Amino acid sequence: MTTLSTKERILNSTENLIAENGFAELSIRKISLQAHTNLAAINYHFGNKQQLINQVLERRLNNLFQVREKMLHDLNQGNKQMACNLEQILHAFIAPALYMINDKHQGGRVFMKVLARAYAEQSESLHELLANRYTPIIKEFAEAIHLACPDLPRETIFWRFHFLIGALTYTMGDFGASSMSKQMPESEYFNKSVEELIQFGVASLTTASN
Amino acid sequence: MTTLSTKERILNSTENLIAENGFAELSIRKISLQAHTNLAAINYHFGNKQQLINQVLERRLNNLFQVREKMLHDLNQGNKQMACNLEQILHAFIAPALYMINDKHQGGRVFMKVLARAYAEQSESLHELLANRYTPIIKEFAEAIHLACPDLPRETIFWRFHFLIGALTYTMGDFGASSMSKQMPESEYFNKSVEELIQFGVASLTTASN
DNA sequence: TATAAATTAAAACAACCGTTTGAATTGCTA
DNA sequence: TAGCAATTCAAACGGTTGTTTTAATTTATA
Repeated sequence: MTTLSTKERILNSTENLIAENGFAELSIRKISLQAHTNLAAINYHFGNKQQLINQVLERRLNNLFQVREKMLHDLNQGNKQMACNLEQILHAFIAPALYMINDKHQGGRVFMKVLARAYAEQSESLHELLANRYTPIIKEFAEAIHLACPDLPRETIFWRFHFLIGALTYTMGDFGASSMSKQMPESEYFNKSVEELIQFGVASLTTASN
Repeated sequence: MTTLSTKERILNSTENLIAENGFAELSIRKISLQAHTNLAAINYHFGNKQQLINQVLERRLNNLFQVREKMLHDLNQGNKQMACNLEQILHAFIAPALYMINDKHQGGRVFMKVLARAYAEQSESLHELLANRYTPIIKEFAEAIHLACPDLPRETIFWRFHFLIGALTYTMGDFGASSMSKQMPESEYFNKSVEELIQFGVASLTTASN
């Protein structure tokens, strides 16, 4: 069954434990226990606890932003020179994040909760990742939105995109311990979230400022 | 200078430390140090660490929701029988939260970061507070929005109000360690946030569903 | 298959954790 | 002011923390 390497098992266990109990209760002893690994293996493979956490973040964020960027590029490719549909742009940004949650086997779902927690903890490493590595992609999205909504001032776009990211982050963190009524099956709930969130973004971004 | 009681100093220090370093690094030793109190005073006054955290949350949340409720009631009072202005409703919900941040002397600003962190930690106590004590008020707001936007299905209102809370929460947590350009004075930045958030909410809630 | 490198394992380290104890001190009341 | 309650304090408790060390074991290489 378990053909995963020690390194991968440690990463997965860390991810799970952060998602379940948060950073406050995370300990490398719990990690090694869940990963069926010796305690020292963690320091051996990752140096220390913080670097392990960093790699947990990087592993999936790299993939997420890669997917987002590709979807946006494909969109730009399709509509040469023309401005893209706002809905499609937001879909390229939102869907990869929320579908990652749905992707149970790859464990992406668990990660989304990790991400939401890291946001709130204002994790130094996350902040750096977002500030250095991923801002170019975020700016590409902001630019695409600007082209799709030429009447909206750049500043307004900036704010509303920021708010949209907030709504997305909040929603991601909400899965699993949702305060919402869960009368529908989960997969349907995911799709509904994506749909509603995109509509929400389109609604706010197509309304004139002031 | 310090006329505050030990209990208050402990509450304030806890609030500060959570806001600055998050729950993961919070220890009662750091708290007692910053509060200029003996270690045991914390257990003496609050029982244990968790109950202390609960009181940190309750102290300000009670006040925040009280203000929100009063503003909404005053609004209903003014427009007897008539549906209220959506903008005013959202203002009654958003402004108390963001202005609390601006309220440096009362320490409300610090608390907003605490709140954002507690959200992400999916704090059991916070979840209970919101689920038990504050839902009635939130429902009052949802109802007021429904009256102001009769064409929008209740479900859509539910979703978009949820997203708006997400954007608000995210924005609150963002203050202090903001990734935004800080070229404007802070107080102006607060006002701008309130204004933009309300516009953002109005935009999303006045757009037809589907 | 012998040798070196990579990995896993057990044990110990010092540091910090939340909590409890019991005595010293303060503040209030009779 | 005597006595009682409320509060503060220093010290210690057992437990957990992240990390390091040293030895055993596996894996790969020649």
